[in-house]
Amino acid sequence: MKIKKSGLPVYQSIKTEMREWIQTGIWETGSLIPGEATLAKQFGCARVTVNRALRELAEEGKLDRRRKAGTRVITPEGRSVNFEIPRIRLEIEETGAAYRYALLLREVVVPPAYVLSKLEIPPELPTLHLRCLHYANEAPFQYEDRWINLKSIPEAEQEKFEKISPNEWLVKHVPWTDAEHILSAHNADAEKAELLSLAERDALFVIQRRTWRKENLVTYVRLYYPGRFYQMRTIL
Amino acid sequence: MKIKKSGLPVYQSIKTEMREWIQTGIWETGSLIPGEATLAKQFGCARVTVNRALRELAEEGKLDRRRKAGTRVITPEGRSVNFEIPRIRLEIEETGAAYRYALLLREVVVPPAYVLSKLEIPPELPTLHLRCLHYANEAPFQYEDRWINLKSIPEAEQEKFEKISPNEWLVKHVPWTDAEHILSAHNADAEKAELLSLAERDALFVIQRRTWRKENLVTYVRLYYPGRFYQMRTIL
DNA sequence: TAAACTTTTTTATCAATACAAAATCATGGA
DNA sequence: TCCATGATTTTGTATTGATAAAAAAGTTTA
Repeated sequence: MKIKKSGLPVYQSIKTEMREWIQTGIWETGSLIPGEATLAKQFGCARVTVNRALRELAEEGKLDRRRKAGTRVITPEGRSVNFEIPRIRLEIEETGAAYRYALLLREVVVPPAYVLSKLEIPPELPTLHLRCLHYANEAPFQYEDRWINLKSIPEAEQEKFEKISPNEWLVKHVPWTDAEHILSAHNADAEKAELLSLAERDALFVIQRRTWRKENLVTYVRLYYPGRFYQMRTIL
Repeated sequence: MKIKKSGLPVYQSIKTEMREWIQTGIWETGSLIPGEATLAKQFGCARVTVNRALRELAEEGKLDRRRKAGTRVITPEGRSVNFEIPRIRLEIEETGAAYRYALLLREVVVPPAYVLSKLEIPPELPTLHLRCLHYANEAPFQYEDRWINLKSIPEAEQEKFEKISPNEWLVKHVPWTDAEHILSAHNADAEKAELLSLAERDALFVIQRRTWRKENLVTYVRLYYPGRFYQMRTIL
C-alpha cells in the first residue's frame, strides 16, 4: 500500500493515518502494534520513515516504545497538558483591541521577605521593582508586579520602562533558559480592585512566573487578571 | 572536529553543544548560523545528523529555520508550558492527608442550556448528573460538578457512584483519547461557599474539563478548589 | 518601473544499508 | 528452582546518496 496522498511528506501522512487508527480503535489502546519493518513493508516506504512517524507519535504521548518489547498504544492517563503562556500584547492585539501600557511604579529597593524567598538572592540586596498596567481598549486587563534581579541583569537599571513594558524589554535583552509558572486564584484587595476597575474581593486569576538564565534567576513576576474575563485553555 | 563525547548519540551531543553556544552567546540571538553542510563538516558527521539536531532545537523554540533563508537563533518567547493535571485522590494522599469522597447528588435529567452547549448532545437528551465533594483530612478540598453522556457510556447508568468517585470509575472503564481543559478564577456563590467551608465570594480556582473517546464526548466536569489553598505549577 | 520568470541556495525529506543498544527469551548449570 | 548468560528481536542512530520544495536573488519582459 503506497501512501502518498495530498502533497504531504510521507512520514506526516503515516502519522495522520496512525492517529486515525488509534482514535477509531483499529489499534486498540494497550495493544502491541506491528514492528517497524512490517509497517514499512505495508506502507511501501523505508523503515527509517516509519521510525520517524512512530517516534513523533511517541513524543506526543500516544505511543510507548521499547526496544525489543515493541510499540504499544497508551491512554494518555493523568498526563500533563500543554498551556500556552500568553504574551500580553499579542493576546490583546489578537482580539483586535488596542493595546496600551502604563508604568505605575519604578524603584530600587530591598525586597520584602516574601519576595526574597522567591528571588534566590541574599537579603539586603537592592532589586528593581516595577508595577504596571496593561490596557485593552483603555480597559485595564492585566496588573503586573515585577522584580528584576540587578545582579543578573545590571543593564536593567539604566532602562526607564516608560515606553517599553518590562516583559518586552526582557524578551529583547535577556534570552532565558528556564521558567517556572504557578497558577492560582485570589481575591482582589482594595488596591488591585481599584487598579483593575473591579469590586473588592472579586476573583483574580494569578500567574506567578520565575525566569532563569542559566543558573541565575532573572525575574519574578506576578500577573493579575480579572477572573471574570480571563480563561486559559489547553491547546490541542 | 569529531564530536563523540560520553556515550550519547551524536545528534544529542551536537544539540547540547549548540545549546551551550546559544546560551553563552557564541551564537548571538538573531544571528544566522552556518548552514547544515558546513556544520556537518565541522562536526565530522553526516548532514542528516546535523539536520536532526537543528530540527529538534527548532522544535524546542531555540532556532528558526527557513529554506534558503537559513537558520537563526531566536529567543523562545511565548512558549507553551506543561502542567500536570492532578488526579484528586493522588494529590491528596501525596501530602499524607486522608482522602474521603462523598456523593451529594445523582440524577438523570435533561441538562440546562449552558451545559448542553458544552456536551455536544441534542437537547432533551437525559444525562447523568453528579455532584460530589472530596475531602483532605475531613476538610473539603474539591467540589466536583459532572455530567456524563449516557449515549457514549450507557454502563454509567448502572453505577451508583457511592463508593467510587466518578473520576476513578471513568479512568477504569473508559479509555479516553482527547481532553480539553479551561482554567479560570471565580467568586464562590453561597452554595459552593457552604460546601467548601468558605465565605461567600471567596476566590475559587476552577478547572473545566471535557473528555472524548474517539469522536464521542464522554464527560464534562467542573472542579472547584478553594483558591486560598490551591496552586497549579509547572513541571520541569 | 514593475511584474513575471529563472536560477540558485538552503533546508526538508526519503531510501538503502549498517551497526548499536536494550530488553526479552531461552538455555544451561549450580 | 533459580540465577547467570548468551542468543535474538526490536527499536535507535548514523552514513551515503538523492531528490523535492521553499524562498531569496537575479533576469527578463511588458
